[in-house]
Amino acid sequence: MNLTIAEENYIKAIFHLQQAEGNVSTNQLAASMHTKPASVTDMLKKLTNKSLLEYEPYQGVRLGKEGKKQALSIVRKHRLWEFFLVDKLQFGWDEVHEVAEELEHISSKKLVDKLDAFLGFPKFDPHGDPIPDMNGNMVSIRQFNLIDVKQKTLVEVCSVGSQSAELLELLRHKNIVIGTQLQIVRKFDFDHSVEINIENKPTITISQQLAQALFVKLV
Amino acid sequence: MNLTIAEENYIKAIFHLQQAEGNVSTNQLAASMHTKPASVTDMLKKLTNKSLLEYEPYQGVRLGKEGKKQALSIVRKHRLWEFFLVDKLQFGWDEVHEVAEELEHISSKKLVDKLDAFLGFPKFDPHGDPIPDMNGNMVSIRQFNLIDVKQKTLVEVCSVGSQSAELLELLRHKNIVIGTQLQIVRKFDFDHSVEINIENKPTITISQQLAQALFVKLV
DNA sequence: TAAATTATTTAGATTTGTCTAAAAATAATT
DNA sequence: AATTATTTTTAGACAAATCTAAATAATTTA
Repeated sequence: MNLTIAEENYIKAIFHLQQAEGNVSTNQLAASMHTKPASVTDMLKKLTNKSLLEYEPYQGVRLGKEGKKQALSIVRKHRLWEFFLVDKLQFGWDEVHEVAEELEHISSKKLVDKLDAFLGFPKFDPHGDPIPDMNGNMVSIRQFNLIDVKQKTLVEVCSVGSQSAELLELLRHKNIVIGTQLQIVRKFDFDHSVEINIENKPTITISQQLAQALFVKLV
Repeated sequence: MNLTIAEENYIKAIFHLQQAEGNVSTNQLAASMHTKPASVTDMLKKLTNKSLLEYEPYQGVRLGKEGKKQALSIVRKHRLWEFFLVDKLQFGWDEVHEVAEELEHISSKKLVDKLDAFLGFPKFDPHGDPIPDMNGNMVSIRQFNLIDVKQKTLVEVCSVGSQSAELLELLRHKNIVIGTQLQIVRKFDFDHSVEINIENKPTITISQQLAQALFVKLV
């Protein structure tokens, strides 16, 4: 099933809107794509013919099985590239979205899977959204980058950004494991480093890079 | 100047055909793009209006100043991505072209320059073609990967694939510098390792990866 | 429930990049 | 130089993705 870039963008938009609500309306979709409802209707017909969607005129639309598969593949690519940009090319996590919007349309599956391996099979992108694996499976709960958590909030480490040896070495040294509970003591604007307090241990400081690699949930 | 993917592909094709001959003919271009002469004429008019080309009907075409700049930017992206695929993602050098054809159209300049730095500012792609730098400058002579040289040929090392610390360390250990002359003694099919003979020193073996990082010219 | 409002679809036009078929310009050949 | 062959351009058509304006369906409200 080969999709054009426009088709992929529709599939992706439907996927995201569907998370929040059930069926997705023509107007919602038009707003989210910055296009007109009439254009949406045309495209919905086209994608329905390709059996990617379940669509009844006037009743909104939802992804079919094949559509869901395609959507997960696009989301996987988007989030893996975002991870690459932040982790390897030193982009800020807030400046990667646009570039990833382009990269997500590169078609080679071999490329994506090799990129995944190169990055250490990360489970979350730099915004804390889960990355689908090769089979489209991903964690469903929303987690947060430690760097985004407010002062004093008590959180628990759920997972780490990647499995790279360098990261694991640093975590061992700081005594941080999955399940560790900690509180943000203070955040420094200059280098975005963060002071944290782990259970009954002395306060320590961790760098921006490390804080971005830690995914936590509220306790 | 924002170009569509189709426009970029024409600019790139003209650039490559221009290297071999002077003015590029409509038919040549049609053949190289797997399209029809009529389509080429249409596009040439369009690109001429954007002042990328110098084009007289029936007289063939050549790139103008702005066209050349665009072409170098595309070639730079293509070759940097090829280098990335081979050096970081472990693709074979013979399977990267198609993927790079897609990646070369990603527009972010920041991405390209950061990728360049991440790769160690490589001067040649995995096929031995020179990579233009940020300003469009590149070596003009065609060099060869050592791995492609026939047995017994005497060659001289012109440059190395990248400036990574790991590569430089290995080169120091093997006593290979720019200007070193050597002969291929033997090539092994199993792991594509190569036995080489440097001037009056004992024969040594180098790995496929190292041989691919060495660019040489005939002596 | 009938009218008014909102949402959605249809109809017809536009742009981009392509095509085929025919005309025009250039080049080659006798 | 005149004819033939080749190359290139023009003219008109088509598919994809979009648009505007008008028509129709669904929903809300009085």
